[in-house]
Amino acid sequence: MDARRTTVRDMRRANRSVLLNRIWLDGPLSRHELGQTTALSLASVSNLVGEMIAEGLVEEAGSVESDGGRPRVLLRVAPGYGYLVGADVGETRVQVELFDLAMTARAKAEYPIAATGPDPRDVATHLLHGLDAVTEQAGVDPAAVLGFGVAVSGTVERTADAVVHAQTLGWAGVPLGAMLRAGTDIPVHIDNGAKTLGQAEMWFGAGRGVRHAVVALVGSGVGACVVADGVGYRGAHSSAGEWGHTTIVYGGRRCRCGNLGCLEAYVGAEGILDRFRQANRGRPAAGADEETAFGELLRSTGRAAATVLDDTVGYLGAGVANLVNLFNPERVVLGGWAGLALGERYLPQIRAATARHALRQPYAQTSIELCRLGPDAVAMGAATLPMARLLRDGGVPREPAARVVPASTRPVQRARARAR
Amino acid sequence: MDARRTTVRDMRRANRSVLLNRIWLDGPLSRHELGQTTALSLASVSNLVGEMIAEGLVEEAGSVESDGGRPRVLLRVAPGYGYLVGADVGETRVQVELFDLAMTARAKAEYPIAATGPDPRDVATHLLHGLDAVTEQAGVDPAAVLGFGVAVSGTVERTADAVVHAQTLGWAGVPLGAMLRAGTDIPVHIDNGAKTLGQAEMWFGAGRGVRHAVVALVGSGVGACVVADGVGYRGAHSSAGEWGHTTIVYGGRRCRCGNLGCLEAYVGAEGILDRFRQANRGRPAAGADEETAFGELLRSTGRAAATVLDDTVGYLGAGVANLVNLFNPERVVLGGWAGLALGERYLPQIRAATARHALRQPYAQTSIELCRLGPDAVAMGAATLPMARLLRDGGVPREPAARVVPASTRPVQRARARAR
DNA sequence: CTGCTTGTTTCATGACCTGAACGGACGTCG
DNA sequence: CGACGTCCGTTCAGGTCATGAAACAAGCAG
Repeated sequence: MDARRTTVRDMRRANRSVLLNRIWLDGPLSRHELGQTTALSLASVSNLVGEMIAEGLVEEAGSVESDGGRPRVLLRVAPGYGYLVGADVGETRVQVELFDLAMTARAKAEYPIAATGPDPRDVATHLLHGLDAVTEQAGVDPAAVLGFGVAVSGTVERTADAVVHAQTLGWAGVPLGAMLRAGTDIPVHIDNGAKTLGQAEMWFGAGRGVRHAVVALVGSGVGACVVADGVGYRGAHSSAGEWGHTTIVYGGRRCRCGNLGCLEAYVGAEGILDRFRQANRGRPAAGADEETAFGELLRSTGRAAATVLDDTVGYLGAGVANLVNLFNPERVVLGGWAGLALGERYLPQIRAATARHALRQPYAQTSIELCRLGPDAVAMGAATLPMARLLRDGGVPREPAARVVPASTRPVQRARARAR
Repeated sequence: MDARRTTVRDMRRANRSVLLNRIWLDGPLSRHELGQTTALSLASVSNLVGEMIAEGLVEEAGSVESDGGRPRVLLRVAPGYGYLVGADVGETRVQVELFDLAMTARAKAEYPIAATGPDPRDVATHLLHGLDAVTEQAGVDPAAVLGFGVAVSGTVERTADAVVHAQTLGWAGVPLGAMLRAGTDIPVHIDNGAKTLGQAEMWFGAGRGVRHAVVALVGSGVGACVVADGVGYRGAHSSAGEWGHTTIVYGGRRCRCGNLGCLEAYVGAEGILDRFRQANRGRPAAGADEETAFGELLRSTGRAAATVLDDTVGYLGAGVANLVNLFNPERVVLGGWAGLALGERYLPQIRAATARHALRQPYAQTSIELCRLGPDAVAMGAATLPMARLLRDGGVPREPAARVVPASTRPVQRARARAR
């Protein structure tokens, strides 16, 4: 229970949020429809929408004729009201991307980083530089950037400093949030890359319209992003969803985390290739590019390859079934480069393997799909972080100093919008 | 995003809820303290508390002298304002219990039921009869019973009919909610027994003060109750937490659910005894009372028993580790009759086994404890269901009708959009 | 131009929280 | 023993907000 009072201002914020959400999600809508679907009175809709139009957050977008009456005016979120920047700190590069409020990409920048243990300060510099670069490239006023979302492949503490622990980057306790905030006034949001990719799939990809889902990511590593009732499940310290290191073969193969029988040791790309090498007289030799070797395995027609892939599908099905049993999602979205490659060829078999291992009822209530967005969606997912905040707060005016709108400017603005 | 408006009434309800929660959870408090911890103005505290006192929901409970000033009057929830009835539909009996608002048990009733596939109508009759019986036994006006919480060992759909699927009872699609509501006007709440027991542990047992926890229950069956941010995690169709049938030994022992390698086949009481029989030349013979046989195993000094128990601790640790990795809880509470029996003797070993299988970071952020309430707490947990509703609504009846038009049923736009 | 239908805005009203002033209870000190 | 200070609780004027009803606006058909 949130032991927090509610004031009359919270009420207004909440109602603005409800309206803004509907307008943003369900495309252009008239005030009438807004009133019906939110149960707000038309008077309030008009009042709140008028305020948001005056602020430039919402705009009128043409009109639709109704049966003989006054045409309804459609409303949409003004794409140019503000901009969102998302960044993906990957293992080999930092990618920064700028979006408008319609989530259209407007500028992009990329910086290579050291493959092993990049210095956090260098990464922060790249991120801040990228933020400036995309802003300039898109010709956007930096003051119009509503937020900067950053995705990293590790766990992120939900504290003010946003301390990052990332094994793959060799980071332990890097206060990335504090470092970035020292270099920009734009609000910074940091989260795990799997979670932002999952969020992107939920909003724009295979998870659209679903409230409970698990996005299962299989690449070199194996992870999951759990979405419960529309919001990412984090757990006590934001490290929930460590699917890859759940035990699936008690006492089985050794995983790179040191334990025995982790799922990742069986369905992670490295684990699959290892098993293939064992069954295929050591070929392909270790050390080659993992994605190339994995493609080779998929194209291979040998018996060893078939066996390894069959086994993989079985293990993966059991792993997905564990997610289905524990989380009871409406949908499982399979992604990650290896997961997609497997899924494109073996999705029916993966479904069947899941059905074998899951309880009937939860399995019947779920559907298993493939990710629809590419791996670049990590940055877009990061950009959804400030967007989510905007929607949650109902787009509260950026300057807390009350900027009074003269009553005379409102009708003028409306008239201009219509004249377009 | 809850696409729901907020009205002035919601605000008042929310503020009453905040106050009521604090008064109920943190014992007697003065108005002053309430104002400070909730950030509500003293004026509002006074106003809202006055209303609740007038309704009889809150009462003054003595006073405490302050340093030379007017003594502060303490407030508490009036225990006799209303009563809560909780019921547990077990495999052999229906137990019904009545509590006052201080959660003191005031009356109890129990009815044996058929061990195999009891008729739902009989169970409903017992439940309704028990409701009357405890009400009369405690000398309570039936109108003062705020709600009737019922726990069943199966999944419960969150619909108006509260359809129950319970394999152990042989129930498939029993609309228990509708059946009970036909026999009483008291608001009925139905939920899974593991979840109500977990809720009881969270409020009054080993989970006090924790917001993220997993209550792991090991008996004949194996299940878990996940609590995320203070509320039970349900998933899309309320069957989340099916921990017992997650695969932990791929291709391992056959489980009674039909799959291979489920956790329940290794750490459920039946699975443990089966493994013991295999290692101990068939003794104790199958068919005896499970709890007796299990106690025998625990007391046994033979080598076979030691091995089986050692193995069990390992499997259990791996299973708990999976929960820790996936849910990242602050605490894992181990319960169930077999889980408690194991835990009382092997808790350090179980902790060690969990540490071996879990990732370091999530493991370091969690603590593993034993349940502190007996198995009878299932009924008490069921009684927390109406209590939770009372606290959430601040003791105000919910607004009845919502004139919301679901987006899907909206009339199709006949008019064409006109470019302007 | 007049009626008709439909969409949007205005207005008076009532519910609510808040800060500030007011009143009440208790101990202490002259 | 009474005045005073301190701390607690209540009352009141003021401001914010959503709402239903009524008014206003914009198109169409006679």
